[in-house]
Amino acid sequence: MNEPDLSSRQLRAFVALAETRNFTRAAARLHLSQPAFSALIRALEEAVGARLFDRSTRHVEPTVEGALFLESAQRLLRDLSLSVADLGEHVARRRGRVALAALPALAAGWLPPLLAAFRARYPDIELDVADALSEGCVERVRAGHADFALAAVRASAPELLAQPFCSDGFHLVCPRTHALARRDTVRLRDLAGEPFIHLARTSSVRQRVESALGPGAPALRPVMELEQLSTVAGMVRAGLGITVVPALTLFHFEHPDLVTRPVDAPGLRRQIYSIRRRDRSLSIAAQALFDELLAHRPVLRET
Amino acid sequence: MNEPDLSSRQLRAFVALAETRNFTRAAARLHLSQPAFSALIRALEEAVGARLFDRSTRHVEPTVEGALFLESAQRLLRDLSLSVADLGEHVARRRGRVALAALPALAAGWLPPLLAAFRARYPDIELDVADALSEGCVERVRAGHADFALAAVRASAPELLAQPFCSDGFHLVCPRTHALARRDTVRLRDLAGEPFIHLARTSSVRQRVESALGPGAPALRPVMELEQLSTVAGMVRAGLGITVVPALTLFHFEHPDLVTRPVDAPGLRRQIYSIRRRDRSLSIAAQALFDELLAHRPVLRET
DNA sequence: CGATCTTACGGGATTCGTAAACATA
DNA sequence: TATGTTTACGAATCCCGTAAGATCG
Repeated sequence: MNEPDLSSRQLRAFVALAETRNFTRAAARLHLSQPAFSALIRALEEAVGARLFDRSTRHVEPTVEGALFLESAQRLLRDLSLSVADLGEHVARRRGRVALAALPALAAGWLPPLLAAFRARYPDIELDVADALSEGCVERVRAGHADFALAAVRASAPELLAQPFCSDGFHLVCPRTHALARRDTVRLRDLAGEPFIHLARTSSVRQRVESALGPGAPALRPVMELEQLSTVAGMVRAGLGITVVPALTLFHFEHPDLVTRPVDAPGLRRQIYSIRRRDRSLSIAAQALFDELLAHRPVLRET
Repeated sequence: MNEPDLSSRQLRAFVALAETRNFTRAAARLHLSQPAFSALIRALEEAVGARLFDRSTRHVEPTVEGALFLESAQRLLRDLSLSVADLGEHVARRRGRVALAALPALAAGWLPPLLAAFRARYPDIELDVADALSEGCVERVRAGHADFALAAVRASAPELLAQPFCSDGFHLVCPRTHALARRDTVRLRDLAGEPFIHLARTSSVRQRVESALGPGAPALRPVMELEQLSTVAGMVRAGLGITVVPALTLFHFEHPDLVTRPVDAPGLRRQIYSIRRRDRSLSIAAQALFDELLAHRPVLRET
């Protein structure tokens, strides 16, 4: 079929005329002069190829075909209005969805109050948080399952864009009774020879620690490799060794028997990136959350 | 809510861009230069208040909100297309409905073949025929139950418009053996003293006959008053009397024992009118049938 | 004759296409 | 560098409002 060009204004004019049965009043409703309104109706009739009104100078009323089209026009306008309003709801952040992937270190301590505040402010935005290790976070973004991620790897695919988000320094964790517990800060070389509890090799923390302890650095004395930080805490409390972890994970070690001390080692910082698809903007809801998180990102003192 | 002005062209442009993900090709699809097309998209984004596309010089794709709106836009365009197409069906007389009221005299003999032809030509136009006496016909039009009527009264309400449709002369009906059967035409005065079979007083035929036989006209000799013309035919065949009826009803009297002869009486004609609402045009379907009936209206010789 | 729709027309805004500038892979 | 989008700009078009004309009750 042919596809005439209609504007919503024409439909509104048509409905107004059908309802008022009076050009002058209908024109006023549209804030138009009456001749301009008349032209609008004429153009509509030409576009659809049918007379829609019987008009004399005294009487205006829809033809049979006009009455038929009136229902269509009203429905079309209502649907249009709903569609635009729905879009507006998203723009106004009253509807939408954000899928976020974050490192467990962030997801456990720093994130929850921010999410709670976000939810209070935008109660109808659906939230989907995944806590995963860095690789998993990145993969979720790449696959489109997450809008953005906060993870500790710079990138892993060309279509992704990583931007520095925050960085945190590393801290020694040792029993309160340990000799190092008396110092305010410790240096890497202070750790030489101490029994050291490592995280698994897949962990980004472990990798960062090992790369900082490059050749020439004091050798650690590994005594075990664990997966979970809470296990590490238990081991340290039991006096089986010490460890070094990023500041963001220190909440695992809040215990009377344990102390934490910043490690004074320039370059030993873990960088956390925000990761998103390069050529796809964040949805309005996702952008809102991202802005919020960025505004409240962890402030961690330099070394 | 506010109600932005959108045109179907904008929606089509939007859909084309979402589908092709390429301004140049989408512009070509709309037969527009690419900058003009670009402006169309920009205007749409401003109208709905949301960015709908992420575009770089190398990549164009809908934003999350654009993808959301795409479904709306496609549905809106489809609905619009259906509505306009439906209206077009009526204009093309492939759909519609006609309600017609006609005198039994017309409905029985003259109308059926015309309706059959109309139905063959426009098989999907719904037909609704009512046969009624003139008053009933007019009332149906007045109440909106019929689009137009063919009846023998001029008008009965100010909102109705009656236009001459056709007129038919009156004919004597008598047995073949009757003395008057030998004449080619008869005059009113020839009927004087003959036993005369009247129709009921409510019939327009009876009224017309009586008004023609005004004061000074030869007195008839009424022998009965019947409702149905077929009964009249039987009575005349049985030799109980003669009668005078309009030409259009002569099919009731086609019988070997009967003859019909024109009554040569100036002014003794029954006028039949088309009757419709004054300030409401006929629907396209009704107008089509009306035109057809008018083109084939009964041609009845002048007296 | 008064109310109301249509036509006529001049001015202003919109929209178009060409050409140049700009951006990205 | 090549492809593709945006910006710039002059010209054609469209649309609006005022005023005059036409028509019906």
